[in-house]
Amino acid sequence: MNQSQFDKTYDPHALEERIYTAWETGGYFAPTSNGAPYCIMIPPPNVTGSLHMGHAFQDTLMDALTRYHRMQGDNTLWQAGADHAGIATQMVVERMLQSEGKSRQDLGREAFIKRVWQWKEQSGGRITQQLRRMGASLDWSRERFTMDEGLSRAVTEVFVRLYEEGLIYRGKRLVNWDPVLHTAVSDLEVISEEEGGHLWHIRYPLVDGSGHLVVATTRPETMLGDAAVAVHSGDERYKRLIGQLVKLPLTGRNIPIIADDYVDPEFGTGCLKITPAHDFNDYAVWQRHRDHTQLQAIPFNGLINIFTIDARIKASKSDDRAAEQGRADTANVTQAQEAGQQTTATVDLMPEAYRGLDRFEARKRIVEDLLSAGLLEKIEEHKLTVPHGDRTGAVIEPYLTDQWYVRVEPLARPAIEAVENGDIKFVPGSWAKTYFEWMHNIQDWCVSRQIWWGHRIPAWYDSAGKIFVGYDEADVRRRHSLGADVVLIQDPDVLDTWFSSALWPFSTLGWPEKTPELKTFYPTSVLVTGFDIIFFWVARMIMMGIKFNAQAPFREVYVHGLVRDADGQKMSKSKGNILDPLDLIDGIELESLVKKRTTGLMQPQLAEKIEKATRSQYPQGIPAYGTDALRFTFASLATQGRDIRFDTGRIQGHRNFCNKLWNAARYVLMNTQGHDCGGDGEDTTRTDAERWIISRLQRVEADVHTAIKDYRFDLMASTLHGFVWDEYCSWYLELSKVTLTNPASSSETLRATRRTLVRVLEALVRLLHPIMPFITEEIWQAVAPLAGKHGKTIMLQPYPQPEPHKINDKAIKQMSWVMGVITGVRNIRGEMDIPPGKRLPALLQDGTSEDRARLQRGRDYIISLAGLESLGWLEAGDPVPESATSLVGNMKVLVPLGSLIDRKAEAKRLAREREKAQENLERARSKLDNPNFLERAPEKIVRQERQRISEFEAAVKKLDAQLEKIRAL
RNA sequence: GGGCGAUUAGCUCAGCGGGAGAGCACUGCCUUCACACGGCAGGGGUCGCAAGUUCGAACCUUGCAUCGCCCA
Repeated sequence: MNQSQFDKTYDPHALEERIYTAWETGGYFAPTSNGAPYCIMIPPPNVTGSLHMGHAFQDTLMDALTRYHRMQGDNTLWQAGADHAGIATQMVVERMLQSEGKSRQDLGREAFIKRVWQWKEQSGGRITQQLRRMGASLDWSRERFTMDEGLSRAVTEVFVRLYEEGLIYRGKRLVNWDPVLHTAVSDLEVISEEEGGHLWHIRYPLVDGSGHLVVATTRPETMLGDAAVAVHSGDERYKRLIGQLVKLPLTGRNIPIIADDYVDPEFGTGCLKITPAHDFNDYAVWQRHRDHTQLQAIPFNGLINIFTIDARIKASKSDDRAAEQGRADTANVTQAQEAGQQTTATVDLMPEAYRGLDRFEARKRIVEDLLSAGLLEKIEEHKLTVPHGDRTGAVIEPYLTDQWYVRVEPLARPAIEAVENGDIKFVPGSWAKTYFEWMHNIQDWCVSRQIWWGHRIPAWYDSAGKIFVGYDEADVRRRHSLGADVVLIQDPDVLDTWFSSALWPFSTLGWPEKTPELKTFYPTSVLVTGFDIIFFWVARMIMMGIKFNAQAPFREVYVHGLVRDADGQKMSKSKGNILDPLDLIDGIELESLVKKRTTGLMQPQLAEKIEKATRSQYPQGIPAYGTDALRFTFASLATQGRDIRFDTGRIQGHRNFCNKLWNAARYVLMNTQGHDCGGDGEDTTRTDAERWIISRLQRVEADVHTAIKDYRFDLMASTLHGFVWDEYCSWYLELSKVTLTNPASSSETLRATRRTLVRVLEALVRLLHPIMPFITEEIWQAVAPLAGKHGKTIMLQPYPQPEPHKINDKAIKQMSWVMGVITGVRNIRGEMDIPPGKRLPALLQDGTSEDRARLQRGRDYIISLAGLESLGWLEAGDPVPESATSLVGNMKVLVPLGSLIDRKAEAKRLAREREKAQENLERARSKLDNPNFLERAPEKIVRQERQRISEFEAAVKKLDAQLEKIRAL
């Protein structure tokens, strides 16, 4: 490395990929086997997905932690891998098939799965390549995939053990049914949205002909499945009717009027139609009344499933059968189970006119028919919450099917305790409340999915429908002594993807084998995640981790916010506000960006609006900012809030910061390469400037350690940003120029200055490395040898530790005095619009002997950085020239007025200064005027206020005097 | 309806009992030998409202208002 490689402007693309390749081939990402174990599991990204801003943000934070701990000498593992994402991946492949005019059923299960694996091979590398572009120091040699053999074995093991303990069971229940995917989904995969709808008031005639009841419903089409009408037991209006029958319109079925206190008499008419097979609340009501003779008289005991798996009204017996099984592709199982199942046809209960109609079409027709029959009393506008599938967006149908459930309550108890007793700590701590809230109200987890891509449930049925669970078919036969003549058919369902994700912290380490990795790295150190998946993933990992390893899977959960756009909107394809992290790194032209945002939209009509917004927001496209600028931006945005607004202004500022650091390095190299920078133990003569910056560095180092410990990456970023820009560059580099360009500087002083330039920079890039890995590596390679450091990579260098004995308070005070004088002169210069090149005379007045000593020590710095032609003391008897003035403590800095100085402007400036001092003075005085303050406030505070008063008093006095002089001229 | 959180400079956010801060944006001067992706200087805030606790409140307590998120 030589300085010619340091161009004037930092160009990230010239070095990022080269450096990453060197790291990866160097094997630096793998744990070292030395030091305390430190381990983070990456939340496994969807194998078919691509890197979005949320990943990029989260991975930056994990990488920062990983790099920090690696540099601290820990045995550090950041576990790499991906998730098979059952439903999402299957949808992608089904769409691909669709474009070929095929369905998965056309291919058959085996061929379809083969096709998914092909797609995985082709697309799975994408996100890992993107992670590499982010600089992620994941241990790729240990990369895992949830469908790998090892992880699949862990899934089977867990399923079998939970089943044997009675913690997994199969049950017929209402589930959330996605009629597009033809699968059950868990509560968490359902998104409820408030929508405008209607409340239809329908007359249900009393069988005895004495009138009618009016029921109010938001879903009139489900009346085909009504089993009863419920009223509140205390509702005087309907009390006398309880036990009577009504004639269910359109079907001719007679159903009873029952009393149940679930009914809210205030809502609608106070009469609630009960459709137990299609509503969760109605199902609960039905359970309480199912044994009543009146309900027993109704077909299927009143539990009438009117829909096909597509949510159409049933039209045939095969619809019935598929619905009974809750799936479309179970002919074989159906065959096996038929003997034990009732085969009465629900379809016979469906009026001919509605058979085969989609649920919304059926609603329309039923409303029309009720209207023409004079049974529709009124229609009201009504707001209601409608459940949608998070993948398909389809309206979810409560649907009666057989599914597999995990009994969660026994698993939840120890998982709650682990957080209560501090085994697991949430950061920020308030998220524990969210966790408890959910865990205390937890429902059994539906883990079966009627799809093909995933871990197939290790359960087999014999021809009588009896269930056998085991590791595989052979195992099942062995365990239960089933001969070869017994026909066994495996359950066609697969497990929820989150089931395998819940095992991630130990399945990736080789569980159920007792591997050395498991012993070393479990429990892991911290889980880094967004609050949106506390329920989905975090809670389930905790439950499974404790259950199968007797210890919680991680000690801390760092919960970060979610990345949104500059206006706080969630980034989404349909909003057209998505930013691709790689586009921020590499840049993108406007036309490509527009194309990217407008192709493949679910709603193509939005394209025009999105294009317009994009063109106005990014008229020049997006410039290339580089990975380090993006990472630094993410770090600085990692506050404790929930929303992270990503504004490209921020990243631009941090690209500038990269350039600043780059140029500081350039300056340092220009002034040190080929010069004597001093080796260890050699004599050097540090000036106060060196002592000062070294002192400041110690404080910064301590602050950075604290910030990382607290997961305050924002504070870490701002501490380092401030130190680099405002102290190292703006002051120390400028101070160093004074020494380096002074012909009178001794060789010891020169050596000390060069040594400090290099060593502080070298420490700085190590401090910054966890957030800005690339630029710091490049600079370190050039600077390290000059600082007497050797190594192949900055990655494996020790992280800087503060050394408190290097803090020199005297030097800090001295330099703050020097800077005060310089700032005083600059202030005058700036306010008077005097060009920086114009040299000024300056005088100091009213100095103490300490001030005089300080001037002597700092004189060269002041003359140079304040741009002075002369600097001296104004002695007691000397005539006072007309001057602009500023104060450093009680001492005055005078810049004699020449033709340069505008008296009016100076008067204005002084008046403003005086006003500020006066305000502060009054505030401090009012405190001291209060006897209670003197009596009760701590001595230290009182002293401090007294001190401030005397300072402000002096300032006001001096400014007044100065003002008077200026005005008198 | 239940729960959680937010409200500080034009914007995005730190600060969470004792002198209102940063970045960006803005204004003026400056192409000074690391950097114009720059330098120097400057302007800008009754810290949502009200009451309380306290010698002292942006910070603690309560209420209200507005906005947001999660759950039903």
